[in-house]
Amino acid sequence: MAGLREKQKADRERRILKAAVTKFRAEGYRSVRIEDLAEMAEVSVGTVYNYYQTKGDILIATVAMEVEEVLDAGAHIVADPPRGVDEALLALIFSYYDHSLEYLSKEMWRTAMALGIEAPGTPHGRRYSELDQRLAAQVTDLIVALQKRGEVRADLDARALGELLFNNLNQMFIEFVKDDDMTLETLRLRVAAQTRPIARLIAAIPAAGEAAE
Amino acid sequence: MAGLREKQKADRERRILKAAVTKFRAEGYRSVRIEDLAEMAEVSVGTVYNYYQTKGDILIATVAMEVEEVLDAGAHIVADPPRGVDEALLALIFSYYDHSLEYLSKEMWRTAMALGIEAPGTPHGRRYSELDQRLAAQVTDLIVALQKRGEVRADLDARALGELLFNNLNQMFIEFVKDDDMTLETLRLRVAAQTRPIARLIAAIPAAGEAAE
DNA sequence: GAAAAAAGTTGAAGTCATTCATGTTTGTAG
DNA sequence: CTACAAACATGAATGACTTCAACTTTTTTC
Repeated sequence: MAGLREKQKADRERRILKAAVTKFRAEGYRSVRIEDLAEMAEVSVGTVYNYYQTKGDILIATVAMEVEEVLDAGAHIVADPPRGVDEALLALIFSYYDHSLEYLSKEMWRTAMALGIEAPGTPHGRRYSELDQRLAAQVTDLIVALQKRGEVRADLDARALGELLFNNLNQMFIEFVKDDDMTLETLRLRVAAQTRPIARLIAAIPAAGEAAE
Repeated sequence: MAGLREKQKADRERRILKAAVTKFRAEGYRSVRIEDLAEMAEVSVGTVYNYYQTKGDILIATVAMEVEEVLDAGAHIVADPPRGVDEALLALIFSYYDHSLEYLSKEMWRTAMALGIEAPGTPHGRRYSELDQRLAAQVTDLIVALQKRGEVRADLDARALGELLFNNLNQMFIEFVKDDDMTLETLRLRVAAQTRPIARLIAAIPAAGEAAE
């Protein structure tokens, strides 16, 4: 059962993925050819296609590893969120953003997102969608945590709210990677402007002072 | 000035676009080759590339025509929105969704969206982003209209809210086109569940009855 | 341990978007 | 009307992803 074949197989997949991570980061996704990966991983071109369905699939696999790290960082914030609804939400959102460019370039994100939309059927494509769902779930978890603490109104549907806020932060991240000139700082400011009003509206104890006409 | 050359040029571009609309709708984007379009438009392959930079550019041009129609339909709703904040917002959102599959298949939407993300620099890619911004602006316009009517709290930042709601409806539309099995009805229900709570929160006169603990 | 079966690897061939050197058509000046 | 210049169309060539029929290696069977 613990055959030689299994070991070699796992070894080859690891070598291919490692080659992809290294080369994509160093040279950019587009300019790396499958042949380059095959050469570095010491396998043939055909073998690469035995492990990954398309070139994009390989990229998605590398991005997925990255998102797992982002989820880990987010879990810490959900476990013990800062005081204040807007503080807590923005802490989580900014933690996502701040990790995002650690290993991946904007070009890699663009390509991976495009592939996630265009080829949702491939195995790794499905894995990517799953990660998106887990990120959305994490936002929901944070809201639930804040409801338990009495900071967010208990009568609100945490899941619908979590999805809404995640969809917004995700779409804004797309805008960010689409524009090579946009800074992380600008992204943070814009998302804060969108998230803070909602944070105020869903807070259990509204601050006095502002009043509608 | 009103040369023969100009006329022939405009004619060729029209023929290429018409061929694209017809073939993409009938046979799917991926399976149509540039050579097929060239043949139908009675030009050479090279000529197609004199008018459009890439194959994706041609698709985006056809999608752009479609979105213009969606914007027109939306303008009518903004001009005279139904009573009630949630009614008005959902009327606009559903109008977008209901028009979306009239001429374009989910495959075409997926590809166009993917291209909008992956190649934001090309002329038609920019045009696509512009259309997105106009849709977001239309949601903002609706909120402003509701504020003028006194239905939405006047102290809220209409633009931030409009962007947030648009980003959500847009992301949900992406989910919709990613999943060939998802129906328009499911999309509507999910977006309604996300939008209604916000509609209630931003309404000028909160309904009595529900109270936080 | 040898032979047959199963699983996996290989790289050359196929496909299609894109480019570019060449040829053709249109407009203009003498 | 002729000759030149500019703009444009052409399709064979290029390059990269992807496929597949033939070949190896590993495992199982007798």
